[in-house]
Amino acid sequence: MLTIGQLAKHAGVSTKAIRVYHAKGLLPEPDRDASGYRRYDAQAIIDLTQVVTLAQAGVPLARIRDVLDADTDQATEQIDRIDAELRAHIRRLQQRRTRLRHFDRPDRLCLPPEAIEFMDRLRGIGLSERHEHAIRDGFILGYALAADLTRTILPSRTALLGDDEYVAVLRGYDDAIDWSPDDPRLDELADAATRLALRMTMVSDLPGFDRVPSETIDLLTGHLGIDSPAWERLDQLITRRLTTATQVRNTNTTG
Amino acid sequence: MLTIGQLAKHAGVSTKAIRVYHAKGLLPEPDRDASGYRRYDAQAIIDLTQVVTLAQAGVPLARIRDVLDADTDQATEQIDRIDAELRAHIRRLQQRRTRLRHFDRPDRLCLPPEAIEFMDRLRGIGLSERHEHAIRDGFILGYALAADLTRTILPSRTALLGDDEYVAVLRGYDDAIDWSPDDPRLDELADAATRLALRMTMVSDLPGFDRVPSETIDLLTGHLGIDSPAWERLDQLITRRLTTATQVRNTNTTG
DNA sequence: TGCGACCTTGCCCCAAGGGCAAGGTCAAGG
DNA sequence: CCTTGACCTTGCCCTTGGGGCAAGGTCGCA
Repeated sequence: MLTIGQLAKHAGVSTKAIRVYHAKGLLPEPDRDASGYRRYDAQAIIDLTQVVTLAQAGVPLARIRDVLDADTDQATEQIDRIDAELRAHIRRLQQRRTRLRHFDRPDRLCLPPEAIEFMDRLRGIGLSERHEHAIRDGFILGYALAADLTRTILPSRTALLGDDEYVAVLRGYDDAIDWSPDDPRLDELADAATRLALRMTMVSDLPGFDRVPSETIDLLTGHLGIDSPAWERLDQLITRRLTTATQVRNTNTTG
Repeated sequence: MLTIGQLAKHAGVSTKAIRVYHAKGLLPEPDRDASGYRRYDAQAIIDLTQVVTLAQAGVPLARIRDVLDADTDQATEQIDRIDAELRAHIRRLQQRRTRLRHFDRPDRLCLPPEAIEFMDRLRGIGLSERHEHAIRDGFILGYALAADLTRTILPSRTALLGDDEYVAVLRGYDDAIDWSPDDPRLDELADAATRLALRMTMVSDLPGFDRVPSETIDLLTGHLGIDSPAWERLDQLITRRLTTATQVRNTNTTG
């Protein structure tokens, strides 16, 4: 006769595991000796080995009894089901790996592949890390709040990275981060940015723009990503210029 | 400003998950409004999306802060480590599937591949299910208690399945399961089994037999696997005949 | 008689939340 | 003004498969 420790050693598991299997009804509780110790026979080794083998093969404890008690047909079916679950689990993990491999640099963290391509090209421009992160965060926000819209506009933004005027404005923003909001150079930069904006596709002209709630748009446009008074001032200046320009354009169109 | 439910919807997670991330320090607790509700801004969407993306990619919550706070080199290293863990996990699951596929029939349950081959050939002989299971259990016990010895003797046992005398004795045992222990046919069967045993390799002659503790041998030989008085009687009869035969042999050898 | 190794039960712990309870809050409609 | 339903708050218990510890009883050996 064996003690629980000896049984555990024979089956290669912990005594705790055996007690758990007793508690879950996977193994019958054996007789006790005079002092209350569990006493096992050879059959217990067989029973335990079956449970342990199935458990290590990935069968959930709650279903091991079903597998062991099943006859041939049922057993095949049970094993097939568990195998299918294992297969699905493996597929999920492999998808995780694929996604994870894109996240090996902080500047691409958590972006979909097409945005990662943009970030990789943006990197060649040599902006500050703060600025790159702010742009990355803008994409994360864009994908979270209006994925379709963001996906739609991305190709044109990517193309702009080959546009000297766009790159110059980007560099201008980079330089301006720590300027005072009263810095006179901001007007010049706002002019350049406004010229650029008028040349670019307006987000509000994109298909699907109407389907995005206005609060969502406010969230998107209200977030600069960097706490820079100069950028806030730039935002004001450009908005003012664009409003004027749009009014003029509308006047021209309707007049 | 967003409530926790709106934030959850934007990021595609449950409000509970967000609270858990707050509790684990993955996300900063936002300010509360007058009635104690959490109020979030756009930055919270970005932060949460990063956490959720990494969590869904399989990064343990406890390590997400490290990944997010890491600079380029560290991030690469962290991601590499997590990727390696995922890879190892996938390999383990694939091994499970391989083992599991062998277990699609109860008569092979929990056996190593070489024993499964034996059981498959044994099946052709057409013994009763009870008998087949007892033999399977004998192998499970053998592998649990003395794997090397069992592995060593298995090829010769497999070969015996082509031996008419061995098969006849197996069938004899199968018939005898429910006989009375006084049945006179048991003597005949014991004779046949003893002739066979003398022709077979004795387990005690195998290399490594000495290294198996005698209590383990007792466990192995003491287990018949089926509660059959006739089999117990057979065991007695054969042991008596073998003891005599061995004594005679020893006398012949030493004399 | 003592020591170390073993056994017993019971309790708390891990990840990553799910679910529910009890109570407070908000906006809309009657 | 009141109700209703949807939302928010905290707190507690549940899941899987055990690990670890505590307090106490027991075994074999010197």
